[in-house]
Amino acid sequence: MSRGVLSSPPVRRVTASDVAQAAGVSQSTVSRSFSDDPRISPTTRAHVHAVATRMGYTPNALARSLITNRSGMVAVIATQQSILAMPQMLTAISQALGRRDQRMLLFMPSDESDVQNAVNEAWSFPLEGAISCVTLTTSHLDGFRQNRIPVVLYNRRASGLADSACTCHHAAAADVAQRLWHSGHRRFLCLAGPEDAPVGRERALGFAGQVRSLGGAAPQMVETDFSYDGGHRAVTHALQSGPRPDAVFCVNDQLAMGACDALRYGLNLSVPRDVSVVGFDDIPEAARPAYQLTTLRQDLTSLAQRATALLEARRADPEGQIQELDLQAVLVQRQTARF
Amino acid sequence: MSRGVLSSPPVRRVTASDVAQAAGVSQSTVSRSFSDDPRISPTTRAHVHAVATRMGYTPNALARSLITNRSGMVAVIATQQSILAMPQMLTAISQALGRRDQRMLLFMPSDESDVQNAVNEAWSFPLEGAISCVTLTTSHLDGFRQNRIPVVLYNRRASGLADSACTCHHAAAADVAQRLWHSGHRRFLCLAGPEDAPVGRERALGFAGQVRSLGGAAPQMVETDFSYDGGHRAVTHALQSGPRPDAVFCVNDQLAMGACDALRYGLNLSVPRDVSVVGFDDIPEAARPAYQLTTLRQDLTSLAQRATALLEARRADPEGQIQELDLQAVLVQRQTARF
DNA sequence: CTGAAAGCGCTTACAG
DNA sequence: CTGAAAGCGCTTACAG
Repeated sequence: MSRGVLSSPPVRRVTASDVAQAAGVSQSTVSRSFSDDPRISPTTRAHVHAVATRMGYTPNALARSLITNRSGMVAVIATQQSILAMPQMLTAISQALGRRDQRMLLFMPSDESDVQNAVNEAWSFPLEGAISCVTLTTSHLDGFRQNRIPVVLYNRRASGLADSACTCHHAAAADVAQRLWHSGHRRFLCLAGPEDAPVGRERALGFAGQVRSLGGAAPQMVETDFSYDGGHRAVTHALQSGPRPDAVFCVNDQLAMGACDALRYGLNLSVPRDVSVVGFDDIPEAARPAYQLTTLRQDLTSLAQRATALLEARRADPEGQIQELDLQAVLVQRQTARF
Repeated sequence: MSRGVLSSPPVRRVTASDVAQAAGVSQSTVSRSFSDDPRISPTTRAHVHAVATRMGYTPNALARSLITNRSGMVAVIATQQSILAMPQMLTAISQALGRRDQRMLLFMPSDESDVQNAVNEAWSFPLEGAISCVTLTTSHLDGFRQNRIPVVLYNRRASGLADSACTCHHAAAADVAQRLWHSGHRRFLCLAGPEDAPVGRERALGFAGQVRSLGGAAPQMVETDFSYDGGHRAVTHALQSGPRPDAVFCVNDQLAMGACDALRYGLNLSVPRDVSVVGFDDIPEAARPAYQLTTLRQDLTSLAQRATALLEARRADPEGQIQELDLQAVLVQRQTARF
């Protein structure tokens, strides 16, 4: 805490030139002292650092980036909804970026239709890359390419048009369908999420496809949102107006928890004796004693590490082959499904 | 989508000079066309924009910021834990920033002890401000001041050393204590959160202080984490090893939900007949049918709007009086407390 | 209405 | 080992 600075505050930030003048060296020397250039003598470096500390100087990372072309910033694009539903996504990405000394510039479109504004704004920053947790159109991807910003999709696909790291939603859901089938379930209800949500759709289609290919009757598909309440409502309505299913597959855990509560407390059924319920994601709440949800776990941390690695690789080789990484989801067997 | 650009990609980003050359105008004219300078003729502007679009040019916001001193970036500092517990905080801040055309650069220290690294990194960016959701020490605040970065604390106080927008944790908790007292509760258990978490502490102290000032026996204070499981464990242990309280005050809703489940399903007690439970925050889950939690709602959206407004005010008047804004929490009466 | 030039805060050849 | 100078991609007086 330097009284001097506090009592007579300069109007602008302290710059390398200010430090140079105060230290009696050139601005180049100040710069080199801070980039740990080995040619600067230890004495000079120490002196410069001492003066800099006294003056409260920190190099401006973005003035630096003009020349080095490394800003240390990566855009992350995720809808508000998805962040509220799965904040683990953000913490995982932040940690993965941190290991590479990168920082997250967060763009939060209100929904998938608001993505255009977000990407337009993102393009104006000198980014080292962008991680998109929302689906991008060809024109979005093209804009990133024109602006020389590598993009990787997080838990989405772009059909060969961009790098991506993605859980095998389709395969995992199909696997669950198969297991349920083999343990005797025949009447399936699927809470499919919103129609325009690609991840939920993948999961629902993987499930339904497998059931049909096993010769079963097509599952009853119900469009929902992604919330606990949505799951509660959908199950309540479906069972009041139709035959009782013996298994409910939910494209996420919130829906599944709502489904369990509706079945147990609303409809007085036993889970899993009367009805099996399976979720997707394995959010922390799924493990609570009150639910003990059987669900598919996706590894958000690995996904994040892969995504940042893909960004790095793309920077190194802008013209290289596009990579689409698959991560398997693993079935976490708890108490809500008879297998 | 321009085939030309796609097939022969330039190595670097397109710059204003590139566009100027292609459009046959000066670089100043390109710059002026993009800053909507009224002196540029509509014809020229249109031509420049057309060429720019064809080339995929977007002005570099941070090169611009070197001169304008407005980067459009605000640092947000929040621990991983707090984001997982309350992602609404982030979405609220992001929206408030968006209205002011500002973007969030997110710093996520793993815990409150890792804050120093986060602030060091933050200082190197040309920020328009910083919103801290973690407690900052005098030396952190001093660093921000030296780097000319306005800081505002979000839901924290800095005892007159920095601007802040904060829920009246102490007063709200005291108010609940008083209401519980007046409706006949006398034996209080308080789940207080971790010792080093200032917000939880404020709430716990507000509660306990009021009980004592009403002449009651000091509440039993139990240190916990902030999780559902923590609440479950703490209540189970407290009631197995001591007298039964008639009211449990929890410094957040996760704890309160854990407490409810422990009381109801673990200890076979009725909430609120045998024991009243009150939480804090009013997270979305608190309203679920399974809980119907009585709790104190803090308005994270207003808090965020106040915080960004304070930042703006501080930019306008760096030497002005420090402002500490209070936001009241309101009691949401649901089904877990007898009042 | 437009251009040439200075300058924002840095890095980095180029000289010495 | 250090400095003077050019340049990163912009904005903005200053001229015309």
